[in-house]
Amino acid sequence: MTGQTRKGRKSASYHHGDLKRELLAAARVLLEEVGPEALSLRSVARAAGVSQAAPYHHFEDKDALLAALATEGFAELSAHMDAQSRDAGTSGAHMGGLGAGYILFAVRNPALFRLMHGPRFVAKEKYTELLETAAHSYEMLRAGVTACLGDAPTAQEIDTACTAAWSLVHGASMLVVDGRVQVGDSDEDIIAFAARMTGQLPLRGV
Amino acid sequence: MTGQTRKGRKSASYHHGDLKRELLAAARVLLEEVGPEALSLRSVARAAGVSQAAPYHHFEDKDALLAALATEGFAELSAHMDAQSRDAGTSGAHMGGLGAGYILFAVRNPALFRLMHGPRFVAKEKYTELLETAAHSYEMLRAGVTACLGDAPTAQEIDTACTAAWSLVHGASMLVVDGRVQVGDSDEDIIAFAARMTGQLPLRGV
DNA sequence: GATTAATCTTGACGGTGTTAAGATATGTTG
DNA sequence: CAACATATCTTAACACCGTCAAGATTAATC
Repeated sequence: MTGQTRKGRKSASYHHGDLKRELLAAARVLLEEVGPEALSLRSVARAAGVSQAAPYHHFEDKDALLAALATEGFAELSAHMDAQSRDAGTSGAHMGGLGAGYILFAVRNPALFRLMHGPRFVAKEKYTELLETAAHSYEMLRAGVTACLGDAPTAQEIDTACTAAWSLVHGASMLVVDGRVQVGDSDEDIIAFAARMTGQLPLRGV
Repeated sequence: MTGQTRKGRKSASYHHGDLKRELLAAARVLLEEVGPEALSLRSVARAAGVSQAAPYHHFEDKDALLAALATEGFAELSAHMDAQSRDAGTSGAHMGGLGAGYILFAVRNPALFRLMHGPRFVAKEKYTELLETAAHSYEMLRAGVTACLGDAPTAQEIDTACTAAWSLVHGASMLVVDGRVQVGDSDEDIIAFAARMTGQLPLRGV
């Protein structure tokens, strides 16, 4: 009675076919259900209908699976920011949209957001793909901020403004995810909150 | 060879005398050594020279010990902010000092800072002391921001400015702790960084 | 000094990450 | 098609973890 036909299609096969993807999907769901601390590799394997040791044929260890999940997260974060900034306005007012996309992603995927910025991957050079994908998210933000700055800023001014904008948006996300700042659940509420926050920065055309 | 006289003073006694405090101290050290995820209650007990079950006579469970640690952390955070804001300047320019204290604390106690804002205690009403101590840290920041605002702000304006300031400082701390933003190790470097960040906010007299 | 309460230890339970050894399917080569 | 090599999955085991129950030892109280 354990699994029967595994995925419904085809027959119950000893080999799974696409276990790697299914493990990631199961982990993604479980992650938000039980939180990043309580997520066990064994429970992921159970959810995917395979034995406890099966994941080790697709990921080096638990951290590697979580790193893949976090990488997925950063890619989605970038996509979210992109989508929201396109919606936000045709002219140079992308900044509020970027922030809204960032915070929206965090609120909709709190456990994943935490995992992405958790202590598991700090300064571990082995997770290069993760680092690159994360860096890309930052580059998006940086481009948006630079476009919103006044004329002829120095490189240092750009740097400071970018780091501050990133800090503001990231901090706001964390505080909301931590429940330390209350915000309504609707997209509109969150977008309005993001606008209020980014509105505090000295940016042009927001 | 296991402990001999436990604390050096008095004799090797079956009863410890001040185990609760020693557990917290040992946990504090281990926390920064191995990180918040890898910290085990058993290792804390070993470091204190007692058996695995001894902590349960002083803390309900592992989370309770960590909550006590986090509470300690918030108290120190408040103290740090207070000290730095007093050093920062006699007039109304406390804001930069508050931020500097916040970030300094985070950088000097990264694992504890993470624990304090980790997912363990979100919306758990049972940790009331933690929540109150944390709230007090926020109130300090709020007072500083309110003092730095222009004349006759509405309650909403105060709220927005406070949340933004908190977000900025908190986010900057997280990004530095995560290694995503590089900053020198000296106090001066960190204080200068904090000043650059808070300088981006539309506050008076900073 | 006897009784009660507090503190600590030993030993066990189920759960976890991880590895080793063996079973089963897929792919390739004659 | 047969034989082999390889990838994938399973079972079993290891040490470690959080936690609890039962018993031993010390401190506090009457």
